Amino acid sequence: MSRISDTSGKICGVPIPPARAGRPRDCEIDTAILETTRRHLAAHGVSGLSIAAIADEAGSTRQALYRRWPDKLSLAVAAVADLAETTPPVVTGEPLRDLIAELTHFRECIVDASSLALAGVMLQEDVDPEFRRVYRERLVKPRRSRVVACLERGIALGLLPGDADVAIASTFVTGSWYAMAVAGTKPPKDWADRTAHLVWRACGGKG
Amino acid sequence: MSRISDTSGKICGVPIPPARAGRPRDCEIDTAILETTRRHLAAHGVSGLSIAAIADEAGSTRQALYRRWPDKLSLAVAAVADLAETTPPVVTGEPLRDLIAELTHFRECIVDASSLALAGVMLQEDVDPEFRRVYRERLVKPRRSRVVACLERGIALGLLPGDADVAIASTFVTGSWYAMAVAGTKPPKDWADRTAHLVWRACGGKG
DNA sequence: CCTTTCCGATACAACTATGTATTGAAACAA
DNA sequence: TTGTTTCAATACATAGTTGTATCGGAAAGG
Repeated sequence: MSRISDTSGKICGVPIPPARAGRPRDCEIDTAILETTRRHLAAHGVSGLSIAAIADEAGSTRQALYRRWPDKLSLAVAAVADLAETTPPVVTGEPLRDLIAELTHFRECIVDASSLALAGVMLQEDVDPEFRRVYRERLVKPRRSRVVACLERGIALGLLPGDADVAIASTFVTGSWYAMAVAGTKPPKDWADRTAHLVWRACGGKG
Repeated sequence: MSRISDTSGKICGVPIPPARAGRPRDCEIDTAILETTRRHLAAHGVSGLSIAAIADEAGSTRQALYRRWPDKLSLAVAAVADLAETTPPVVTGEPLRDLIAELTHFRECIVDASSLALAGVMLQEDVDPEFRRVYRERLVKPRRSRVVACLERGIALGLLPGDADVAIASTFVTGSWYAMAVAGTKPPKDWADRTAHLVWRACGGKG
């Protein structure tokens, strides 16, 4: 597979603009830089980003990087925006089972994308609002609404009482993982199952 | 009140060593620097700390700072270790009420000490292990064990079933707050009350 | 009075990061 | 072929940070 653009399909996940003259960009450089940027973000946070170190570690040069993003912030935003939302688990119609699937999915995502540390970055007070917004829009909001949907389906099916406190209970799902990470507790293997059942019961269900 | 040591009591919260010759240290400088360091930590994280900026903002100089802490890391550790654990709420013997009090206390602590951002810092992967350890030992562990104690007292009193999943449920307490912070949701005024009741019910109680 | 330590101010060398620029070669369009 | 853009490598000025050092003066103990 060529690392260079072909005339159909996409380059770097983006629709191809009308072909322009000159040597095409190597899209492997894009991905390598964005990946490295995410690693550095997770390790050192925003202020710890070093353009030079990223370009170097990505096997490229600062010039190739500056050609794509004007500054550190744009790079960070791009790195987060590029985080592909992996395909969410399918909805079976059985809310509790879906909830468990959702937590299992969350667990998988959070470990290999190092997005846990990214969440930590977002708690820093000097983080750029636009950066935070992209993160929330791309990564936090979709999952949150799926979790809420599970619980509301439970209500609709009569499995949960109508006055269940979904707004608070839904924060328990990811919150449990954050709390363990902060405390240094290693989540148990059956974390998804136990947490889902607890949340379900918190809402008044008999799981 | 003098900012200089007297011959009894404490300096800067530390027992006085056998009086040594020379001009005594100004302990207001200690507190100003530690306070400023915490603010900077919350804002920029560890890699964003600037000794010069901290000394400056604290109204002192780098020399006064270097005289006290050899490097950036020691300063950060000291700043966290200095975070006074405010007196925890009194135990009434009524577990659910105590749990609510604990959450209310947590809420108060987390807002004015900017310790929420500190939690975010701890999620960074390059954070020094000793730094993380001090944070957990000082701030995370005490609260966590108090929350667990509330729930276990509930079990002992027969208000909660003996097989309640306290280990997971206890992570919901602070986790809920973290999740809201990451999501950008402003916790409601009755957050402590609602969360405590949900956790209680998750454990099988009829709150 | 003498010694010690602290304080504020200033200075300095070493290092790192940033942003821009240039050069020669490579890859492509027209 | 010509023109355009990219790429790797290198260079450079600017700025910020770090750690150490020095200096005069202030505040204490002996």
